[in-house]
Amino acid sequence: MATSIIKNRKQQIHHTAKNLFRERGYAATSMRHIAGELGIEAASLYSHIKSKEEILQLICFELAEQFLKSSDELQRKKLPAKELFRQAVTEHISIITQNMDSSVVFLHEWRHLSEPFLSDFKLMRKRYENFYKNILKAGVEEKSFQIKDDKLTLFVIFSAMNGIHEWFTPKGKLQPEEIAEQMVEVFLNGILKK
Amino acid sequence: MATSIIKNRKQQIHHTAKNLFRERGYAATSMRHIAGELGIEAASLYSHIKSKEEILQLICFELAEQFLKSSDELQRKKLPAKELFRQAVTEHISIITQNMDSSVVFLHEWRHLSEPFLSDFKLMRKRYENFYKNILKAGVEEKSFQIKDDKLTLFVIFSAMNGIHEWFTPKGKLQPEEIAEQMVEVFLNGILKK
DNA sequence: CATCCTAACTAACGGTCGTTAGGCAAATAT
DNA sequence: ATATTTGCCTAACGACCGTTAGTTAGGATG
Repeated sequence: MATSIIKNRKQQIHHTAKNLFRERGYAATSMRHIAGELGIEAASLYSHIKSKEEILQLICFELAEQFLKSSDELQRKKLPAKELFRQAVTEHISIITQNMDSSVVFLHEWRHLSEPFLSDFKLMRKRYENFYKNILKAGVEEKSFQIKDDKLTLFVIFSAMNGIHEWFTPKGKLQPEEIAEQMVEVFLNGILKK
Repeated sequence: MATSIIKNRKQQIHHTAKNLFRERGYAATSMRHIAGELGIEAASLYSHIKSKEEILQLICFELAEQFLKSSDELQRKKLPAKELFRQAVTEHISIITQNMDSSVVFLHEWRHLSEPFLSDFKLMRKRYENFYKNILKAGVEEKSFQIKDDKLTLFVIFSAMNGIHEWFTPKGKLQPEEIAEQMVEVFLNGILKK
């Protein structure tokens, strides 16, 4: 039998919170909201979790660790820049599309973290950004890439990948691998007919 | 004398609200916050504005109208797709960089609008998206562009343009025109060395 | 001088927030 | 059979929310 779909209460709470945080934002989601979705009282949530922010922390750091883990693994492969880039984009998009709710929260709600979590989070994000920055730099050094401004190019790529939640639905005709493939194509070759 | 920098209270309130809504989000910004920044009591705000949401409405629709106005003007120029695309991106980025606070609120906080404003807003956004969609379609028909998936390409472009607030600072070395120029270059030709 | 207007104030409204304390019934462990 | 743990409940805490009412000081207008 595959891993059971029935989750324990703690997992249910996290699942519901992810969904509500995504839909209404962290600040606009109350504990009574989350509880209501599960058919219990707000106070009952505290039998399973420590605080509202703890849920946010879990979401943010769980995903941050996934991104960093995947980047560490890719780095160890010692691939040429172009191929590393292709695989990195594919991995990133895979993580996002497999965690649609979490990733929206991860991308937009992290600022509600309190210290020291906020600083830790920013550091992890910086590390991940550097992974991509180094891919671009390596590509330029290998003379595979032609890039005018690192920072601009980096954020064009990140923004495009991280905007997926604005339009992607798992039921649509485009599947994650194809999205990655086509995005890589746009990033590498643009949309101009040659 | 240039237009005075001193604003009346209503303008001051809007200015402060834009800034706080951007920094902390709409839901996490209280009227007492806004008032505090201006050195007055929360209740005093209501001598100048109708409600908290009215401020949000003003921000969202002001910017939506700017985007639509610019797209209408460009459409009337009857340019070839590639040139229209270049100018459209430049205009979009110009509006965003000239309204950094507003545009972040416009992009991320519109969901807190109540009906019927929410539906109106979504419609305006759809209209603007269609403007871009038609540029891409025209480009393909003129055989200037080569595009696998309209929707994906459209949102890659939008996400990249709308992610500018994540990294852009007016004091940085990259100015809006250069950003537009380089983004267009990436969109059209990609980053691969030919 | 008398009147009106403006922009602020204080006080308070009903409501919601995250969270804690304490209790109780059912499930589990001994 | 008894003891313990679990998972919920109700009640409530103090804080803060957006907003309204009523007032007041000061400046502009007649």
